[in-house]
Amino acid sequence: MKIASFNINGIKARINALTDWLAGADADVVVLQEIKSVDETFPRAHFEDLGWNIETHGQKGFNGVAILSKLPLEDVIRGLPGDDGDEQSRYIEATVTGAQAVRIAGLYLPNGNPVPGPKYDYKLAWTERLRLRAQELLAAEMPVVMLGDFNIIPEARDAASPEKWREDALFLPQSRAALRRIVWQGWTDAIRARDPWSTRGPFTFWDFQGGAWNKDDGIRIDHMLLSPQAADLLEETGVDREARAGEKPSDHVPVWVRLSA
DNA sequence: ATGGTTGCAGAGCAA
Repeated sequence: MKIASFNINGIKARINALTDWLAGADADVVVLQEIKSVDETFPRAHFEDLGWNIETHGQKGFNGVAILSKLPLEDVIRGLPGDDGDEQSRYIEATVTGAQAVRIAGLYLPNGNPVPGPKYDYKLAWTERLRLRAQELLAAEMPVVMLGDFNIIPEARDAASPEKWREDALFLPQSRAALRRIVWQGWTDAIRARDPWSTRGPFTFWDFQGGAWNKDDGIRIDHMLLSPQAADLLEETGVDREARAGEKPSDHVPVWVRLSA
């Protein structure tokens, strides 16, 4: 089972880029972030015609997540549990069953800038809620893949120019500690685990501004965390870097894991 | 150096 995550930064603007990538990726499950669309205007028929089952959790203008799957999507949860008053659409869960059942949690963690301020407070609170949900998912003792745009740079080696991010919500010590608090529950950072000694990247995001892509001034903020039962099944991971050089690209590229499931 | 670019939506915000 190949499971991917792609922050597409607008489904309407990226329908061709996403369709082209899907055609070559051979993925079974794809979580999307920043669809920037309500459920009613998501181009559902376009992807259904290509053989995808679709579950969306949209929002007008901003945010919005979705799951595409070749296999049926079961037991769908929309929204991160723990705050019924949270209006932002950043989280969706579903179960996909191949050779065995895998729980998929697709997420778009808040950016948090500017710091300090209410947006950073929301980021930290949201990450703490994610930690509580992650603990519940681990307790199920099943293969779980929690993946998406975490908007956190784990370490200095995950940025081409870490000094530029020192004061940024994506790299502040509190942000990185909040992510570690989740990872240390027992999750495997799949990209890092398959390339543990890398001193640079791999990067998953290059800003539209300042020619970041041409300078390879990237960061690693799209992550895939595997429960122990999923890590046992890990076969391969990848970062589809070439997508950033395509026609009308997103500022993120797809990341993926292949499990023997 | 307080810029720079993009998407959604149709002005200004979010990233």
